[in-house]
Amino acid sequence: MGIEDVAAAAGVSVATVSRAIRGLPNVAQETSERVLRVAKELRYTPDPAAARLAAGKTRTVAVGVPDPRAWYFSKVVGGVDSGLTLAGYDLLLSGLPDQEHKSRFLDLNAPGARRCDAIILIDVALSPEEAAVLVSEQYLLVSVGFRYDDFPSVSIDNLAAARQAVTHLLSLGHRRIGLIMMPLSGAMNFVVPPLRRQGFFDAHEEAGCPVDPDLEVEAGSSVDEVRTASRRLLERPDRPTAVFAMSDEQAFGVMLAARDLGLRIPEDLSVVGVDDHDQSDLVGLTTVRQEVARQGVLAAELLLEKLRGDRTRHVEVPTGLIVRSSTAPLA
Amino acid sequence: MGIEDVAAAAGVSVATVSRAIRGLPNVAQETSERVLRVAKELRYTPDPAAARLAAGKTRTVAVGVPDPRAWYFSKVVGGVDSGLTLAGYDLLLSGLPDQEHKSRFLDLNAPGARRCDAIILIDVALSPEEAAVLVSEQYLLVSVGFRYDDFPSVSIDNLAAARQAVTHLLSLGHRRIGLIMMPLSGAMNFVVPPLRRQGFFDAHEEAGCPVDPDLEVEAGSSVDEVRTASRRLLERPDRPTAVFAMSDEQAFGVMLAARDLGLRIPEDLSVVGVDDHDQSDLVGLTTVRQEVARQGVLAAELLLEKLRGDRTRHVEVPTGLIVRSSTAPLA
DNA sequence: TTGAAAGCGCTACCAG
DNA sequence: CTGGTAGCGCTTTCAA
Repeated sequence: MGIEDVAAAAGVSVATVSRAIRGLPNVAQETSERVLRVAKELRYTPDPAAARLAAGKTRTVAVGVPDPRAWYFSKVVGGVDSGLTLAGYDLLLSGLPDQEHKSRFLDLNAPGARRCDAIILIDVALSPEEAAVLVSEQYLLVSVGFRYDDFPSVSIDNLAAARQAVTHLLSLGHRRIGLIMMPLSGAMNFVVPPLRRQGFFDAHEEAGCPVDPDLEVEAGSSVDEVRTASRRLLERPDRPTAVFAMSDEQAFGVMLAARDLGLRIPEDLSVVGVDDHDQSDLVGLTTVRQEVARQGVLAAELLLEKLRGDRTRHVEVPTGLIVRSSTAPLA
Repeated sequence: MGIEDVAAAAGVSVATVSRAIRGLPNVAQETSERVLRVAKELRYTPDPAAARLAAGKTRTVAVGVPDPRAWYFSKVVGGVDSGLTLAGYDLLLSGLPDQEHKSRFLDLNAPGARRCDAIILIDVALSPEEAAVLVSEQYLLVSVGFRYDDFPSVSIDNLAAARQAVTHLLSLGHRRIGLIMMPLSGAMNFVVPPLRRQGFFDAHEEAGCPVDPDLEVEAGSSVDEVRTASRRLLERPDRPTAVFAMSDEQAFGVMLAARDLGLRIPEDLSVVGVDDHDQSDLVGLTTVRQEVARQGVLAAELLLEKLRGDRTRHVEVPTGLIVRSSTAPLA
């Protein structure tokens, strides 16, 4: 069941078997067919480790995400999977909940480590040093979530998306808008939240509306954390009349907090998020939609393009406001 | 940057470097420390392909799931990831939406293919032939979702879970209960749905309540499919007063359909699912809770145990009914 | 178009 | 406790 067995059975050399199996040129049509037939009969599959060692290519891509269990990441990973599988690439998944995991991931999958041919990072930012290493080694990295000039990337216009959401709130007459921010320390995704936060400020500025810094709270991505933090925000006597959350999942936490406090949505509080999560329709959440799974597919495509030698591309996926029943004019 | 460079720099043989790096015995403390220090200075990482080829072990496990984007699967995968990462195993993820993907997955990750040391299958059943091959080759497979006698498995008592949900409905006085079933053809998960369906029947029998076969509809896992199918069910003049869905995600589809038709929950329709999905609290869905991520962690543990030579274990994770506001006594 | 042979970088066995 | 060395199973020149 090694390449030699196939070679013997087909009456050719191992070199020819190797070429035939991989569909390389310089093999007579007839020879190739015979080799392939014999290989199938013998149920031969090349040993990936041996092939990798000899060829120096792994046909594997490592995908790093802050949390594989979060809605957004699982959708992107699903997209990457379908895109990569078609091309015969393996997908090595790693959750990177903190800096330690991230460092280890980068070490293990560094250019010199020869574990994979490329890396896809979803919403995880590199420090300048980390990026510099990869760039200097000509390593292939694809970024999903935000634009990375040095590498192919697929993202949305985070600034615009947030601005759109907040402008919607402002145009409904809201002037005291709460902001649910992600904590930057420890979390891997410290690029996207600040961008959306900036969009929040931009929208206020455009509307000539001052922002009250006291209306900003920080909360991790878990529903419970957001729920607790939001409750504190909404319990205040001068509570906001509307809230903008970094994601729909966070917005769900806000809705839970509102319910805890007996606040009606949208009568007492308007809420808007970003994503268009699967359950947003059911709960009536107004949001800024983005096609998430598609971004994963695109990442895989950009990667394969680059592997083929094409030049670096950046694609920006469109977003759009979807107004549902969680937002209403200020009473 | 090869093992020889480290050996030279540390003044020892490659064999010693190999042992030291892997923490094997028979290396003097002092020698080991020196080798490790040198290795770090030289930023040496063993080439995985070479190690695999030489050792015949990949330290990789292939994980197959019907759909990496579905809530349940992403949670389990997340659990597997955290369990495996700790042990230094790589996680190869594959989505298996249909039989074709599944067959290819099994081929690529078959014992003879030497791509991974083990397989974790989440809610994907093997045909007797497929299982026989793996068993005869002494291959390591861990099943998540349902019990597989030949391999370690982690699951819930699907029969009991469904019975509990439906008994809840029956005890509320409901006698016409709809059933949202998963289509078995094509879908990979054709073990769990029938078990839950059986639980549905068992509960009826226990209560001495006949089941109306017309109240069963089939729908894939996408929200839209369930929504459409449920609408047809709920539009009937003799519509059910309650519905049991295979999962919370399906239940969400039912809730959407109810809303489409102007039916109030729970006044006009009670709904119960299985999972305790992240959003079930927010939408007030009554459900049978199961700890999903933990099942992934357990799968990884069972796998590592078996790899260490322990014997096959089956763990059954407990479930529990959580009554929320989607169920009420029959009017 | 085909074949022979030299590695790829490590592990594991056997000696010492 | 340490070192020498024969592979692991393939890919890839280089010659034929």
